[in-house]
This record gives sequence, C-alpha cells and structure tokens, in this order.
Amino acid sequence: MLQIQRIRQQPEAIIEGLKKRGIDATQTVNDLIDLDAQRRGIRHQMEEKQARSNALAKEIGQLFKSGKGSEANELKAETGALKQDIKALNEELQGLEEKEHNLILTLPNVPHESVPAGKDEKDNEEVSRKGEIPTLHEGAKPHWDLASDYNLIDFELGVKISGAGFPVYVNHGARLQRAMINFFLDENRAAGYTEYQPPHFVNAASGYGTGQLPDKEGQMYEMPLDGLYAIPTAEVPITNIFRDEIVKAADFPIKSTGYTPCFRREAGSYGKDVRGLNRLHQFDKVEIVSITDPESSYALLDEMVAHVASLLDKLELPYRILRLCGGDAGFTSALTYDFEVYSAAQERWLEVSSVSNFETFQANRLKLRYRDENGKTQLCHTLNGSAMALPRVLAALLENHQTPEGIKIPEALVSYTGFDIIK
RNA sequence: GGAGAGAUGGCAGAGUGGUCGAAUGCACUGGUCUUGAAAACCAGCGUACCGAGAGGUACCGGGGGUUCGAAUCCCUCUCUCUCCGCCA
Repeated sequence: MLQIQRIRQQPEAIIEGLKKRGIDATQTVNDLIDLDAQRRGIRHQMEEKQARSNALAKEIGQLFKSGKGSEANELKAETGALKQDIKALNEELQGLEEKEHNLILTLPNVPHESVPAGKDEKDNEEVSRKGEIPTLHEGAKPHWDLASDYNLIDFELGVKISGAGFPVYVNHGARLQRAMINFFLDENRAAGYTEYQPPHFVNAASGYGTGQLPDKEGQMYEMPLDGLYAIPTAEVPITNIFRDEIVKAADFPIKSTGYTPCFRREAGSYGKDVRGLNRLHQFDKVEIVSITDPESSYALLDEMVAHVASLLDKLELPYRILRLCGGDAGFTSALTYDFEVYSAAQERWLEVSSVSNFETFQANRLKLRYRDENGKTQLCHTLNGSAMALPRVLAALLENHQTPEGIKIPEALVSYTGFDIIK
C-alpha cells in the first residue's frame, strides 16, 4: 500500500512511474488527493469540537464538585449540541477514510527507476545468463517421463489421494527433495539468514499484511471454519513475524529463511503449463526474507540476487536473470528479478525464483518500522525471494543431468542425498 | 468437547466514573560519581494523525452503548491462559 503522504507530496512522480505498468493513475491519484484534503478538513473540524467538549466536561466536573449544579446544567446544553456534531462529523470522516483506503489499495507499487516499461513477459529485460545449455543424448526425456521411469514421482497416486497437482514423491525422488531442502537451508544459513519453521496456516491479519488479502483470496486455500488460510508461500508467515514491530536499526539487515510447503489453488490455470512439475497445488519452497532501511535496500537486493545465483551455480543448472518489466512485476513489487533455469528436454525456461524489493509497500501495511538516527519512526524496506522453489529445480535437474547411465546428482548435493546417480 | 479466569505502555503490574496517556518496578537512553566498570543518585523514555510552532485529537484486545465526562459501567465479538477430557 502506498503512503498517502507520498501521493500528496509527489503525485506526478507516482503517475509517471505507474505508466511503466501500463496504468494511467491520474484519475485515482487526483481523487485520492481530493479525498485526503476533505478527510483532513473534516477531521480538523471534529477535533476542534472534541477539544471544546473535553474542556467543557472538565469545567462541568469542577462546577459539580464546588456545588454549582445549576451553572453546570447550563453548560450541558452546549455539550449536547457538540456531541451531535461530533457524531455526524465522525460518520462523515469514517466514510471518507474507508473510501480513501479502498481507493489507495487499488494502486500497485511504483516501479523502481531501473524497471523497463512493458506489459507482459515479452518486455522483460534479460540482465545476465550463465551456464551451458546441455546437449542431451538420443532418447532423452522430459522430467515427467523420467519421474515414472525411475519411480521418483507418482502423479496418479497424488490424484487418487488428493487430486491433480498434488504429486507423491517416492524413493530417490523423495530423498532428493529432502536433500534439496536441507541444502538450500544450509546455504541460506551460511549466508547469514536466520532459520525459521513457521506455521503453514495463517490468519486473515497475516494475509492482509503481506497483501494476499483482500482481493486475492481466490489463490489461497481457505479453512473458513477456523478463519485460516493455507500459505501460498513462506513469505506470508515469515514476513508477518515482524508485523506491528518497531525493529532496531542496529539489527539491519534482518535476514530470515524458512522452508514450507506452499499451497496454491491456481484457479483457471489449467492447460499447457501444468504438465509434470511445472505448476502444482502443493509444492516445497525455501524462502528468504530481508528487512532493512531505505538507504541500503537495493544493495541488499543485489546481494540476495547474487546469493540465489550461487545456489544455481552449485546445482550446475543453466539460468538467466530477468529484470521484470512494469506490467509483469507483481502488484507489491518495486523491482523484481526472476531466475529462470533452462529445462533441456522441455526446451523451455522455467521460473525458479523471484527476488523483489517491495520498498515500503508491504511495511506500510505491516506497520513494520524502525527508528532512524533522529529517533523518528520510519517504515522499513522489505525484500524477499525464493531460494529456491523446488519442483522446477527438480524438473530441470532431472532433465539436464540425465545420461544413458542414469540421472547424475550435482556434486554439491551428493553429501545430502547420499547417492550420486539415480539408475 | 466441558468448566473457569483474563486481555492496560518493551516486560511485569496498579488503577472500578472526573485533574489518567495512565502509579510503581524492571528494561532501555543520557548525565553525575569512578582510573575503568559495577552500584548509587538525577533526568528522560508509547504509537498515530493534524499543525511552521505552541499545541490539539485519538488509542488501556475489536465494535457498539450509557454519561456533561469511561481504562473504569452495560452489550457484543475476538483472542489468550488455567483445569478436566481426548490426542500427536
């Protein structure tokens, strides 16, 4: 959520910035400025009457105490009128506040200056590319065939137990999955991230804090009986650890990591992209979340990007890094880098990580602040990224590392898996 | 699932109609003292919004009500804790 103060102070910059998302926010911004001016005017009126009313109440109290009951009763007349006025003004104020709030929620984050304008993935900007795209042997297969040939993942069994999009990992597949989780967590911890094991269900306040609610409840599994939502990403519980907190600037950067399964309804996305591990209702992901001050957040973003890159290097997977254009970046993001690995048998790039700086957009909702050198509270900058999303990494790993002898495990993972080839 | 208790500032914990944004203790910050540290003493120390400032307003779990006036009384919702039962 953008800050109203920022909209008030630099409306042109916001309108200009949002154009990169293909949005013309002129009307909304102008309406917000109007609403805000009205709201503050009404509030001022109300507060003056409240001040008067408070003063009268004190006076009346004094008069009663000193036995001047009749004088006190005279003052009550004025107080009664004030009370009605205050009530009316308050209703008006609440109406304006609600309108303003609902309107401000419709504005996405303003893209960082480096974000290219554009409307979809075709306008994303490739910033780097690393690793060799392997030449596969004759008869190489996509991962869904490998998964069944080597008995690694049973998709049909998942359908039986739960439904499509809930695969069952078996034997070496299950062990490989567990190995990767441990590998990623260890690497993150070594890079200075504090490890958390957060809840997998969250309440509405948490969903609201990170921006899944309102409006996007359709993407989450909901348990209405208990008012809980299955997390679509560990970002939700981990970031909400810091909701309503004033953190110490001395602790910056605050770096957290955690593994969780992620649950996504993916309503309406049935079709071409859902084959195999490409899109699931339940999948595993290790997440990194960082909190810092506005001055250092972009340096921290670069650090997170470099860290994620190092993970893919160690897994010996070819990847490219994209700077997302305005139209393709998430609603809450100011700048997002996507990591895509090349899955050699499918011959396509798969998104395996998305690293973003939200600046104050999330912190504003979360009420996540720190105290600056003057002792004033300021909103933090929040960042997060996947490190990593497992299924697509697994897909690329199976496809790229397949040989006629079997599937080779990257060196870095062998101490975690306990085997170096799947036959 | 049954029964009960409670929700107050970073924490602990007072406060049952007026001068309470809220005692006190701890923690924290600054200072005095000390060679240094500790102790002791002094001072400061919630958040948000409006305002150039002085200052004003709101907030004692959320919402509503009574009253000239509510942390305090009433209604309602939510949550937490304790005991019993069940259970990993």
